[in-house]
Amino acid sequence: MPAKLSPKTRKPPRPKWRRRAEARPEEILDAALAEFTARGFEAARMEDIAKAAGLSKAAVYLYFPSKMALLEALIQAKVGPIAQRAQMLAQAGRDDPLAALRTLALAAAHTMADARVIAVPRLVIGVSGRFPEIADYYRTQVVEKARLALEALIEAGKAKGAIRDEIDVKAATRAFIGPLLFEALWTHVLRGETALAQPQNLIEQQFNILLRGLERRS
Amino acid sequence: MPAKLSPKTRKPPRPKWRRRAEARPEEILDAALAEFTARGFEAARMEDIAKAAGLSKAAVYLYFPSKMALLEALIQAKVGPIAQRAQMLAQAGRDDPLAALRTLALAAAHTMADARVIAVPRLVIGVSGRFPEIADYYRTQVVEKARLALEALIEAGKAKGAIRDEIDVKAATRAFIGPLLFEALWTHVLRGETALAQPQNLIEQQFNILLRGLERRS
Amino acid sequence: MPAKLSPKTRKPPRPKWRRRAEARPEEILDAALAEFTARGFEAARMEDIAKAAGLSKAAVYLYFPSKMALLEALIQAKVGPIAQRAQMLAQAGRDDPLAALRTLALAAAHTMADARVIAVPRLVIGVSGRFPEIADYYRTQVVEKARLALEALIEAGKAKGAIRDEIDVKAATRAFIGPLLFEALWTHVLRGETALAQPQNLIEQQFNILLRGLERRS
Amino acid sequence: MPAKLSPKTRKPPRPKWRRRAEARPEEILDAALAEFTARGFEAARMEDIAKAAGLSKAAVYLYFPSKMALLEALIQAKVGPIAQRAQMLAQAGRDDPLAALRTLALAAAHTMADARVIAVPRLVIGVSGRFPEIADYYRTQVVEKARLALEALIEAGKAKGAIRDEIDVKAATRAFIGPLLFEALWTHVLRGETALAQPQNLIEQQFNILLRGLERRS
DNA sequence: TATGAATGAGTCTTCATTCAT
DNA sequence: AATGAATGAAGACTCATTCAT
Repeated sequence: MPAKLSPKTRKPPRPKWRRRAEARPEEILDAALAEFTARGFEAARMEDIAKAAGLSKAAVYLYFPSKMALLEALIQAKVGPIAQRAQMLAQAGRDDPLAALRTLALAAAHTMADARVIAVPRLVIGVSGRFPEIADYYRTQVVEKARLALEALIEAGKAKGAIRDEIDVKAATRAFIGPLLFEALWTHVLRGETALAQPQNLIEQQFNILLRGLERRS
Repeated sequence: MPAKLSPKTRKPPRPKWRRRAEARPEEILDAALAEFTARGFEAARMEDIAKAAGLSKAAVYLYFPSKMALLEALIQAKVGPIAQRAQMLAQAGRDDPLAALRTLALAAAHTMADARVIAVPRLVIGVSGRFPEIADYYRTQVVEKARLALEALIEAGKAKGAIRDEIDVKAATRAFIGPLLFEALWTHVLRGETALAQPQNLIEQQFNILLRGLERRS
Repeated sequence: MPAKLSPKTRKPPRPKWRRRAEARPEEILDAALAEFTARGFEAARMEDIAKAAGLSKAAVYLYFPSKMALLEALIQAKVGPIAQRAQMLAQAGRDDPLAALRTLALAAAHTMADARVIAVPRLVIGVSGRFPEIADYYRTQVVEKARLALEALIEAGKAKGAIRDEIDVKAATRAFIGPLLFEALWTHVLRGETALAQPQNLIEQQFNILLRGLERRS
Repeated sequence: MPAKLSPKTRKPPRPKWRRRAEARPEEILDAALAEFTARGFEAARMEDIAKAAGLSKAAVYLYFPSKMALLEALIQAKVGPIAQRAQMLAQAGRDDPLAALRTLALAAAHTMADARVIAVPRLVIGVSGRFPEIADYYRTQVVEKARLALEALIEAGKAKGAIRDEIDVKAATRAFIGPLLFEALWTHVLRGETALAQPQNLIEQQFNILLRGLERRS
């Protein structure tokens, strides 16, 4: 499933032997994400990542053959869950699409209150100039999938008559994603006063406006 | 005025020596932006920047004392114009705020078709982990200002009765900015199929939805 | 007996545990020779040697305490046989020394067609700068012995009247060894077109010239 | 002329400017040869080479892009002179080929008394396993050329009637080179008692034997 | 005996920055 | 104002060697 990027190196064999060798890749990826986020991919030092994972520099190379591989594995590891969640949520709400959209938006806003959620996207934005394949990978594996799930939901809304016929589905999708993205960047990257913490307020208002723009005048 | 960041070194004094020495800082900043965008701040090499600006590595240091200073100067240089334009546009449309919003959105979409426009924001996102002051600076000097201009416009719309009273101004502003941001990142960073080139289509639909959500039912 | 070099560690004691544990040191030395030859002593990796010997890296250390010890053991192991063979051949031909010299040369040429035969000398040449003791060891244990055997043979030839009296024995010996050495390096190191494969031709001619230079004018 | 290996990096421009930048490549190559010879290519440290050349580690990289490039440049630099000298000597003696051969041999023996002369061949032998192209390069550019020059000389001897007709030229050539090679390795690599210092003795005897094997019985 | 896991000590290479001219 | 030359400091990656099992 993880399409393009180089495959993980983790070896599958004996899961019981020494210390907690099995947990290592996970720990390393966590440490790497933290360092990459804090300093950027280039400025992050393998030694710091290793230390944060409780290992020596050289040991990291037992699990990942290079810094770049670490980046790739990192993104891959975070990709699956996100895309899946988006799809599940979208499908869950085919009965009342408008309500589902609001629920989805609020859930997303809530999720995004955790800085780690945008760590990966932020990282992708940071390295996109140097490693366009990573941008492509992230677009196709994550954003595109989330977008399609959303589109399906809006399409369902149109079929049900809850959303006006002349609404362009793509446009609506982007209008939906955009504010969430802005809020996340505003909060975690630009360190502006967050509205994510009280989704009942700002975010909800935002989506009310949007939904009102979508819905059929009854 | 430029809040925290280091001062602009010095204007290279008398231009008596060689050709357009006066233009040098400009050229260097352009080259730096290009390199920073293409490779990221850390990975960009001073030598490449110098070469792109038609100078020797050492000569760059006659104008900017360090790589960091280059980054700061870069951001500062791009800050003024953007904020100003936003303010002008906002004020220009106090008569028919709704129309002004649509015009503004389309103009912004058009502008953003040029990749260089998001070069700086992308850069800011990339270095925000390492240099939070830069994120703060950009937020306060650019985004905040644009946001306030927009808020003023929407406030005006409410005052004129074009926008419904119960609309939360902050929420509306974010709903306005978000889709533009998404579109820019989607196009230039994630290299998705752009909608920016034909603003009459997708972007316009997007804002139609938003504006319909804002406007008072006639 | 093996002069300076470190002692042979220890014979791996009782072979009761696994299969042909007794053969292990042999296998390891073979693998080591192959790797050392292919990459040079410094560039050869213990891991590759271990893999080639069918063991884990750590297991190699059960038999040899260090990479250097491997090198020493390697050279020692190959030394005995070669010196012995030279001596035997030399003694075998005391009756007709000239014929014996030709036979010896052809046999040597034939032997040297196998690249492994010069693997050790080549290795010695490669490390001689770094480990002069190894060069000394090889000189005294191998080359010197072979040289003395040859000298004895030529001396015998003089005594029998087959070789002219005024011939300098040392000079003749070197004239004998040199071409073989050249041919081996030319073939296996410099990868030139070999003459070793058809010893009836080039090599034989070579020794004909030499022997004609040695023999008493009848 | 330097056929295959990557081209030198030395820049040709202004030969007077700063310190003695122009002499640098030469100095570095000398230092590199010394280190490579003393420790072998792999074990030699760039830092030591730099220090020996009176530079910082990084400065070496201004002249040669990598350690490997240093090795290549080194071999190339030493190749031309050697091949040329061989050719000149050979051509100089077409009148009395037998005398020329003896002169050549003694000159070669004399030259080889300097350890630096076999430094490069020894290095080539050392790295030939890892970098076969280098072995090939050295074979074609140096050994082959020297060999051909010698063959021409012997051919001339046959034409003049000084050397017997049935002598195989290739065989004679190798018989000629071999002892020199042995003597050089014996002396400088194996550190045996040298005969090179008193060429009037051993070496001369060696060649007397050889020449007597070559010459026509008068 | 055998090994997967781990690491300390190194080495090449890069690069922002300085200096002499 | 401008640059070729030079370097100190750093970082990715490697590998012989050790250890716990």
